Amino acid sequence: TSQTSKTDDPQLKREIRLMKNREAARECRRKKKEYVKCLENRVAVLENQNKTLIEELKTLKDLYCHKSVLGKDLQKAAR
Amino acid sequence: TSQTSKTDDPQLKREIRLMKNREAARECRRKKKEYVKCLENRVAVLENQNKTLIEELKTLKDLYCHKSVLGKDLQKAAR
Amino acid sequence: MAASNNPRKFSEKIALHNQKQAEETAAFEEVMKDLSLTRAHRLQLQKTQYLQLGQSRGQYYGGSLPNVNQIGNSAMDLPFQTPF
Amino acid sequence: MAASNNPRKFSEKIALHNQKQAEETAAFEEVMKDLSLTRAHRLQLQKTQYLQLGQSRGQYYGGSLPNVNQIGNSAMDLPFQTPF
DNA sequence: CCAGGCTGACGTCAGCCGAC
DNA sequence: GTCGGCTGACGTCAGCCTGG
Repeated sequence: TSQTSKTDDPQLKREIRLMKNREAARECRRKKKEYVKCLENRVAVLENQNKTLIEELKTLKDLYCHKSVLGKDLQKAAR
Repeated sequence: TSQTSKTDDPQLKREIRLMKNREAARECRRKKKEYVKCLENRVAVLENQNKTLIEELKTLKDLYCHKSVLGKDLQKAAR
Repeated sequence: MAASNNPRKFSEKIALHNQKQAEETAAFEEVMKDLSLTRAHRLQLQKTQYLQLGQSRGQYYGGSLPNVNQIGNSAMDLPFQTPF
Repeated sequence: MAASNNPRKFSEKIALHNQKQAEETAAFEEVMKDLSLTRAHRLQLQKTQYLQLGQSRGQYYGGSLPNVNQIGNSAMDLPFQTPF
């Protein structure tokens, strides 16, 4: 006899496969979008950190080179 | 009379539109891929600069706090 | 391929980037904290120096007055001058 | 929409990122160059100090010897001690 | 106003790679 | 080995925005 116990129907198997791949594609696109946003956010964070580090390095270098840093220190200590 | 001078044929217009959108989609995917690679490369560059700046800041801070920095200086001057 | 540096799944890529960002942010804030302490300490010592300036004038008794232009310059006694 | 901070076209996004990266790399290399000069100058002055140490000993004639432990410490004469 | 250029999102096919 | 989960690439539709 024709055993249709599980999914021996080729058309049904195909539809099931297409359905699963459809959902998988949606989730994959979602994850990829999240990944790109993660990259952009990471770039922004690293950008700010690099700017801060460069400013701090300039301050320390100028301090070491006898340039008055009192103003910046007082300004930073005021807030 | 039936004027077919340009593209009054609706089927032909559709095919032309589909063709153009096909090529546009290819170029768009190519640009998006290049953009993601640009982001990843930018992250890597910012990462290295961040590491270098932090190391340099540590060195200058330690130097200012009386820690001997002669070894690192000689090491960096050797190469 | 789970421990690869360039995973195939987006989830692993996101996890790797979040991990790196956490480490780098920790190191960054560590350095900034140390610099803040250094700045605070420098400021405190500058104030101390400024307040004790009237009393410490005794060491110049009978000699020349200190160079007032150098007061407030936090690096005035460095062993070598590097004005780049 | 060409001058927007978040353009729609990928080409403009790539152009913006390349521009920012160029500026940041320029600032980065500028600071690193200055630090290299500072380091070189510091090294040269340390060597000069070291080589002139034998001749400058005359200033201690009849007095106490200089503290050898402080030789090689490039920040030994700082106005305030901040050993964080 | 609207025709056209780019892009977001979808479904489908093909291929890779790990788990079974 | 095969099988299933993810992803790369494709073509298509829908929508935004700008130039004409």
